[in-house]
Order: sequence, then C-alpha cells, then structure tokens
Amino acid sequence: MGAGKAREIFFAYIKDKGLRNTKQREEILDAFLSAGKHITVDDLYNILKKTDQAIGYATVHRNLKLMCECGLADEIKVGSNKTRFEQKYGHEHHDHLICLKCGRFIEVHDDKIERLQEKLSEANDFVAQRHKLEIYGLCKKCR
Amino acid sequence: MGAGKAREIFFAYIKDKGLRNTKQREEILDAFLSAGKHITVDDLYNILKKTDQAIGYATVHRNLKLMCECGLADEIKVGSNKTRFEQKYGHEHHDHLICLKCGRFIEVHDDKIERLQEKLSEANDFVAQRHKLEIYGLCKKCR
DNA sequence: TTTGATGTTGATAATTAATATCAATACCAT
DNA sequence: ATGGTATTGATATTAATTATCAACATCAAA
Repeated sequence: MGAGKAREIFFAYIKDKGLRNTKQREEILDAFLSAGKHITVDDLYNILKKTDQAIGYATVHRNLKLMCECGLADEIKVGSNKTRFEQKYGHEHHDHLICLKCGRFIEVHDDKIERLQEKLSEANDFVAQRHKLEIYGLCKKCR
Repeated sequence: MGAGKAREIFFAYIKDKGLRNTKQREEILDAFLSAGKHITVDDLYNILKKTDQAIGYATVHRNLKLMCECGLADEIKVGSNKTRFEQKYGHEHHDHLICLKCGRFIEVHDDKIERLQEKLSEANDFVAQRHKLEIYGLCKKCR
C-alpha cells in the first residue's frame, strides 16, 4: 500500500499552498487512509472521537474536502444519502454496483466501457473529463 | 407525442391507489409534461405560479414525487445541486453528458455500453435494475 | 343531490446535510 | 522566542427536502 506516499502527497500539497500541518490534520488523514471505503464525514468523525475527544465535526469535514482537492479522495453521492468519500490514491478508477437492499458498494471496472464512453463523448463534440457510472440492483446476498 | 397516454397512466395510477384527482394535480401534470427537460421543483413551481397564484411549493413537490412513483418521471441529481425531474414516458433510457461550464445536459445512448453493463453486473452476481451514467466535461460551445 | 369519510392542499415547521462565521488557539518562518 | 496568520471547534446559517396539520375538496354511497 502506498499509504506513506499518500501522506507525502498530502503534506506536499499543504506546504505548496502555504497551509499548515496540525495534529488534527494528521489524525484525520491517517484515519481516512486506514478507514474502510466509502466513508461519510460522520463515520470518520465517530472513529476519530474515540482517540481525540476534542475533535470537531467541521474540522473533519474541512480536511476531507482538502483531501479531495489534493487528489487523495473523491466524493461520491448516491441517491439522497449523505456524501461519501473514498480513497483515490493507489486505487484505480472504478465504477460502482450499488445494492438497493443492503447498500453495499461493489467496485468494478471495464476497459471496454471506458473506451466506448470516450467514443460517445467525441461523437458529441464533448471533451470528457471524468465520469460516474453507478448500477443499482441487488447483490448476491440480497436477491 | 404520447402526452395523452402519459396522462392516462397517471390517472390510472391515482385511481388504482385510491387517490383523488384535483385541479392542482392536473395542472402540475400538464405543466410537467409540456415543460423542458431536467426541470427542478422551483422551475415548475414558478411556471405554475403564473397561471395559478395559489399553488403551493409542497404540492408541486409532492406531485412530482407521485409522477416518479408511477413511472412517468425520473429524479436526477448532479453534484450538490438540487434534484431535477425528467420525463420518462415516451423517452428512451439515456445517459448524460454534462458540461461543467454551462451546465448543459446532452442526452446520449449507446447500446453497446448498455450490454456491457449488463455483462459486468452478471459477472459480479449482481442483478441490475437501473443505472446512471454521467460524463462530465466541456461541451462544444464551452471548450 | 347530499353527505360524510378521507385524501389533498398550502402555509409553515422540522429535518438534514453542507458550509460559513469567528474568537481562541496553534503553527512555523523569521 | 515571537508575531502574523492559518486552523480549530462550537455554533449559526444556508439550502433543499420532507413532515405537520387545519381547512378544504373529492367522490362513492345513500
């Protein structure tokens, strides 16, 4: 795992922007990097509360945003639920199969689909920058 | 256009559910059916206000939800913006190219991609019900 | 047609998530 | 060590959606 590398990227970004390193920032980064996939602000806040009673919700939120800015994290929004954050560094681009019953996210990838998307964009004089593909249905366990 | 058919579906659904027909309900339905694509509650509310001063925001909202229930409308959420509703009846399934600059939605469709998505789902023991593909980038005019 | 049970409306309140504010504090270049 | 300033954490604000409820409208049955 490139967790060390991810930290480097974060701290380099901070320095470059003239921002500062703090105890909380580091805690949040580490907690995020070792947390499960598709975590919410609440999730991370609750994890951090256990070891840092004083940490604030807004601080967790702000720093997750910061991780998105520097390319370490991605925001994903599903339905009307709250925003989830997932690790981007060291994780290939992927799409999601989302179980409507248990809420499980399955990460998938298909090069062919990616290429067809690119073609589709070109055919519409559109310059694609990123995309989101979510397939909703029932997973193995739930059907 | 099957606007008449769409109305039939709506009223049949209402009757079937033991719901009632109202002046507002009909106004909202008709306004929605003749409105442009990807409309928000606000948009529709403002359109309706012109001909029915007394109509309530909540009523518009509730009835758009109802149209989703009966399969005439679909909710689409992009980024952190407000929910948009689009007509489903008489409109083939499609995906969206979304311009990050001007916000324009371009509707696209690719059978090959659809089939590959189905395969991808099967390969993961997943029963797909619906999906959402959004490609973000810059449209012809904006690049 | 009248009636009455009940679904609907419209105004407003409540809820929820994301973000802004700001005084106190912590960081770090000098 | 210190001073300028970014950060924190508590709280307020914003924004969208949904819930509440009394007044009203609908429609099936009489």
